[in-house]
Amino acid sequence: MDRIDKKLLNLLQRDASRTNVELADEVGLSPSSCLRRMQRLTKTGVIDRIVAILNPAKAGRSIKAFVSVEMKLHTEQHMRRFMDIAAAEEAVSNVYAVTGQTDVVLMLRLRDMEEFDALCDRLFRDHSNVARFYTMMVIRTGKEETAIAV
Amino acid sequence: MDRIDKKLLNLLQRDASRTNVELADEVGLSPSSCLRRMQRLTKTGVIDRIVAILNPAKAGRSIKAFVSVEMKLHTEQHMRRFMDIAAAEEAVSNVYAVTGQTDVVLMLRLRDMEEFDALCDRLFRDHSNVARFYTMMVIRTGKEETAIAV
DNA sequence: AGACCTATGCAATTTTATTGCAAAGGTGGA
DNA sequence: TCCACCTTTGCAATAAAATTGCATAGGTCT
Repeated sequence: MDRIDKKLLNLLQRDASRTNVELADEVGLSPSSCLRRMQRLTKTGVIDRIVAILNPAKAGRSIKAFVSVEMKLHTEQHMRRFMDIAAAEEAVSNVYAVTGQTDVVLMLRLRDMEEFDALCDRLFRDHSNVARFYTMMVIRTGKEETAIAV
Repeated sequence: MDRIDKKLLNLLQRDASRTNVELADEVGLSPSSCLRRMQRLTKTGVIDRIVAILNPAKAGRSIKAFVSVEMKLHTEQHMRRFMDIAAAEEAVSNVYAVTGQTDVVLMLRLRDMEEFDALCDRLFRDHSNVARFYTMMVIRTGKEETAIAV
C-alpha cells in the first residue's frame, strides 16, 4: 500500500466510473500497471465493492433522521432481536449498537413523515423492549462521505 | 421510473461493476436498452455517482463512532462555523445539524483511540462554542447500506 | 384511425479492459 | 559487491465491453 495505491483509492472513492486510462494517467502509471493495482486492491479486499450512489431526493427518500434508542433489556439476545427487526425496515439504512446513554442508533431515510410515524409504531411503540427513543431529524448536512481517508 | 428502472437501480446500488450485458439480462432487456436507461438515470441525476467502497478495516479505519454535540450559541453563523471545522477533519466522515437534545451529530471513522483523543481536543475541548458532547462508540453494526430503497 | 413521441433490439463500430512478454526495479543472502 | 529471486512496469496485441445508427414496436393524445 504505497503512495500510488492511496492516490488510486482516493480517486476511486470519488468516482469509479472513470476509464482506466484516465486513472492511470492521473496516478502516473501505464494503463496495465494501474489496472493490475486495481485488481490487486479488489482481490485483497481493500476495495470492497463498486456501487451506484443515488440522489436521495430524486430517489424519493430525502428526509434523513437518526433515532437513538434506549432498551429495557440489554442481553445479547434482546439486542440482536431488536437490531434485526429494525434492519428489516426499508426506511432503516443503518443500525448500530453503541456505548453511551442509549443502546442502539438507527439511521433513517424517509419518504415522508407518515412513513416515520408508521415506523415508530412498529419499532418503538409496539415493541415492548424499547424503554425510550430520541429522534434527531437532520436539518442540514455539512459533509457526507462514503469515502474513507487513506 | 418504472419497475425496470427500480430493479436496475437496486442492482447498481449493490454492484455497479457488473457488465451491461449481465445487467440487461437480469432486468430482461437488450444491452442497448439497458444502457440507455442507465444513461438516462445518470443524466437526470437519479444516479449521483459511481464509487468504490473500501473495507474500513483493510483501509485502516475500523473504529466507528458517533458524537452528539450540544452548542452554546445556536446562531446560523456559529453552527456553520463549527460544522465546517468538523468537516475539515479526516476522521470525520459525516456532519449533520439535527433537531432534538443536541445540535450536531458527527460520524467518525477512526484509526485508533489516540486519533479520537486528539480530535476531541481540537473539536470539543479547545472549541469554546461546544457546551457538551456525547460519545457513542459503535460496538456492532447490524446493517450498513449505501443503498436507498426505491 | 392517425400523428407523434419514446423505448426497443439488432448489428456495426468504437472504446476500453485485459493479457503475454521482456525489461526494470528492489530485496535478501552469500 | 554481486547474484538469484520476486514483483512491478510498459508496450503492443488481443479480447471484451460499451456505444451508436437505424428501423421497428408500443403508447398516448386528438
